[in-house]
Amino acid sequence: MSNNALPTISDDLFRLVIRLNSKIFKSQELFKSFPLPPSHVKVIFFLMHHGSAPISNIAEHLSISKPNMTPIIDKLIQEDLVMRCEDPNDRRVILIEKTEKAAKLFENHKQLIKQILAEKLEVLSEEEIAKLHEAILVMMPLLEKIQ
Amino acid sequence: MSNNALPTISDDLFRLVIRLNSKIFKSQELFKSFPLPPSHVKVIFFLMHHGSAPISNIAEHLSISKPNMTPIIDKLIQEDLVMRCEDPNDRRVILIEKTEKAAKLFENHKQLIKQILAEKLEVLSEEEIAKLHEAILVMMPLLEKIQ
DNA sequence: TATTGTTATACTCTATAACTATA
DNA sequence: TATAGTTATAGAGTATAACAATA
Repeated sequence: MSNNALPTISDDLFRLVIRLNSKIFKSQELFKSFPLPPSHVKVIFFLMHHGSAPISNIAEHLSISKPNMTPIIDKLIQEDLVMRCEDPNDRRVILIEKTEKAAKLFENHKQLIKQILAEKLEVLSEEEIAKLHEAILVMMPLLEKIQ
Repeated sequence: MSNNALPTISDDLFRLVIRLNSKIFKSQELFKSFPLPPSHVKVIFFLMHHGSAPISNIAEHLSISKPNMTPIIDKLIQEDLVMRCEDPNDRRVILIEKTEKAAKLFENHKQLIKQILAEKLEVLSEEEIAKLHEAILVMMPLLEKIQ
């Protein structure tokens, strides 16, 4: 499609993301509140959304080089957050699976983040909250269509 | 204020940010398209929004330890992206100032990001684009009030 | 005495190439 | 031969403590 409003909206979307990231959701802080380095958090996050997966698969999706997956997985196993499982269909493959401990850690962390968000939103009036919520609900399905 | 919709909206806001970051704005990709390591990009980004600033100030805002600022600034000077200036009021302080080259690099990169965003948005219909834009414009001033 | 920026150093995270075992 | 995962290793990024100069 051709839409002459595209430059304007992409500009506003850019500013929105910048603002969300700097004001609401400093990814630095989120990673630091986790007791694990970023790459390890990413792996758990990936497993949370994709279930068990081969190491190569995880590495590719997260842009982590394959050799670095070995020490990452080793450490996650040491922390009892992940398990190595054999793939019955291909004996070369090692499937990585999250433990219950990882699921709980992830869930706790999500709750903590949401609580922080809720606290930040408290400066808004009830009417403003309602407007914000409506805008979010409008955006969600539209973003779903992208990419 | 007390609002019983807060848990719901913080949940939706959380999901929105996750979606924006994974679908629209993979920060990994953005940093990688820059020919500099993340911490260096952050410093330039900071200077873009704050003008010149003392090293300690930059370090504190970006959660970079002070000793690491020295090699980062050294490298940025080497790339002609930044300058060390004396502070006439306090001879202990070294003010870091961006060069024109940094400003141009930053501006070019911003344009590139916006172009990528515009391309992603092309899958939406004109009506959807308008709805998305309106939602963004509603959110912006509300987010401005937060924190 | 407190603060700014630096040096020294060790630790973690990462990337590349070469290896093994399976397919 | 191609692929999955590993080992070895060098490099980049980071954090901590101790230091010199200035306030």
